[in-house]
Amino acid sequence: MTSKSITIKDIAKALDLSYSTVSRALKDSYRISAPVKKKVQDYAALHNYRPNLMAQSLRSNKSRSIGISLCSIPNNFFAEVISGMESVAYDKDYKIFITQSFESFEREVKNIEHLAWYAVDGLLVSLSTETTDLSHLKKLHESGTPVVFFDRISDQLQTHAVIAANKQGAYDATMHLLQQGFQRIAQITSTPDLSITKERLEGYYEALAANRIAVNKDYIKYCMHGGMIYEEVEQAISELFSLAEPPDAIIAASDRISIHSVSVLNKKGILIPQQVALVGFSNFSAPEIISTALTTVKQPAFEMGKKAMELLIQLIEAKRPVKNFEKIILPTELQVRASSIKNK
Amino acid sequence: MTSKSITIKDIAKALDLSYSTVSRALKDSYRISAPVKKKVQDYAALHNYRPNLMAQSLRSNKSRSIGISLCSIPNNFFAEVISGMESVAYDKDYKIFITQSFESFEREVKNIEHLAWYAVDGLLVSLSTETTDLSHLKKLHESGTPVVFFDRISDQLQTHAVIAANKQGAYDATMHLLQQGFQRIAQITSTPDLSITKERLEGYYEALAANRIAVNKDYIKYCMHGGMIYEEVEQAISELFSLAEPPDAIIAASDRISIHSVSVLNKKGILIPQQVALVGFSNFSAPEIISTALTTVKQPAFEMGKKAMELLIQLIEAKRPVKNFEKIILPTELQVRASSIKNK
DNA sequence: TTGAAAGCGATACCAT
DNA sequence: ATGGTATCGCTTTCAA
Repeated sequence: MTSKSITIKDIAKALDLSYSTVSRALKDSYRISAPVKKKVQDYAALHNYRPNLMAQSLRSNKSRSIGISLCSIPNNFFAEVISGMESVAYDKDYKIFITQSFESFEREVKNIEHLAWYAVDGLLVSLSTETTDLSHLKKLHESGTPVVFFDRISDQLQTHAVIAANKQGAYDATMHLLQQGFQRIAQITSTPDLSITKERLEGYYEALAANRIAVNKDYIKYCMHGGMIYEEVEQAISELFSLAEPPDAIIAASDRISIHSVSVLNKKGILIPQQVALVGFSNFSAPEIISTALTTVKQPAFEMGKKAMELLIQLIEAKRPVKNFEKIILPTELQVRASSIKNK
Repeated sequence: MTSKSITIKDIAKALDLSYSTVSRALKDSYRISAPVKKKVQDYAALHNYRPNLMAQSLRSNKSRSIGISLCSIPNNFFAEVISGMESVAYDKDYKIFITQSFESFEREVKNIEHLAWYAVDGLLVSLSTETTDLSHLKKLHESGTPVVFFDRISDQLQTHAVIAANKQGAYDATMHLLQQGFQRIAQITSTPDLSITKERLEGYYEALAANRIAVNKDYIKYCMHGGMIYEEVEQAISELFSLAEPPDAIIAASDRISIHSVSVLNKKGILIPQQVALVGFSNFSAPEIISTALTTVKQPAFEMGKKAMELLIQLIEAKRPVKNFEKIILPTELQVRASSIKNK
């Protein structure tokens, strides 16, 4: 309680000015004389004046804060995304609120309601695996809160979206495996309705088609919790290997699925890449130190966070309603390591 | 703009009551008759009334928000800590603001100033490697903002602290290596002044002493950026292996140092554990899938976040000033894997 | 048990 | 160029 900060009133009293004059002087209004301005600004600086953000927000109905909804913070990919978002927010003087859905639709809805209640100026959203109904977001969006999607997006809402080149990444991964001589390529992925799932399957289909290889539906395994749970990946792999003709390569369509796949294969004693090659979409901090160094489709996570935040702030600060929305696709990078190299 | 939420005034007008009555009815005040209370609460529920948090904060000078200062979000350990904090905050209806110092003292000071400006009700702090001067925190603390330290703590501030059993963890790791028959145990750690560094060295010293082994100063390597940078770990390991008698085991005192150590050793072609055993303090999500499965001292990161948040909220909501502060020490777990098993 | 009114801090409109 | 004042939404003291 000792160093409570001073207010406009304090300054006004000290300098024998009115509140309005002080307020204007602090905002550098052209209607205030230079000497008064200087006097006020000097006094404010000297006494370390900081405008009360709550009061400003109450007045302006803006909070200079941004809500983030994603599935899980300790997921490598999302942690990096958040870091990118934080860095932009810091520079532009916005605060961020991070919420986790844990892949639960119900929790996502609650989180977004909370964020709305906090009067965030905008939302950055990556949908949960369970989400198909977007009415919780639509309501907010229609009432004027800008939303930008990242990673897991939806076209049910007309707005900006930032994603990795998922289709291209999957295409590259599949092509690479084919070129290495692998023939029976499986994909273990997340829930079917998720945008990233579709995109990553599309690239895979295209690469197969380009090589005139028919799609084998048995080789596509969905994980209903996005690979969050070890057991779902274990089951997927078990099923793959009880097929009459098991795959000779696997594409793991997310970070968690990649990690769990390596664990499961190790546990089952299935050798990588001798018995099955593996390529993972992953932002694992050190894929090269995995038992068999993991070939990855690296996503520009930090960049994605930055870009999404920049677009959102642009929307928030736009003078006139934005009508043309962009879908930014950031390039992925195929990093080839031992896990996908065919042994002679 | 369509669905702007209703205010107390709206309710008052609709029900022909005064603002104060509505306010009290909503707070379930005992001074309001049951029928009026019910009428107000029903109306509020029906129209989805949410108190304006900005107005409440302005009035009460409380924001129901908590500031977090730590070095880096995409660090496995801290990401898990944050997740634990978020889960408690969610349950208790607090918001969290996360800031990253990137191990820079200057940035930490700025972040904490920002958080103060946001009028957070309390702070959760893990110090940067560069921080030795705590006046930025002291000022806030003395002016009444509760602070709880986690992981990287300081006794320059009288308050709660939550840490892992770093000393015990290091002791266990060292003992384990000695029992395996390793004799020349090195430790690669963070900056010397950091609490975790001291604690992790202490346990190491004690285990050596218990086995009547003299400390070899050449075996202790400090990383001035906390192991954040690959090159500093590379240099530490290079120096260790240019000694006349290089170590036969290494304890890596943090997540980043562990990961980078494996990378460096792999790159140099030094076999784990044949040429050097390795134990890492790590919350790496899957230590078992590392090239040589990594023996780790696992820290209860999520628990740490939960506990720190609980203590902080307790301080914030305490009716009377708290005088007795706790230092909570959460047990670590030594998970033995191949990287520290002596080959015959 | 209920109501009137002041005030939290900043700002913008209306005066002068 | 500067001042007075109402207002944002809520809480709380004081009256009735």
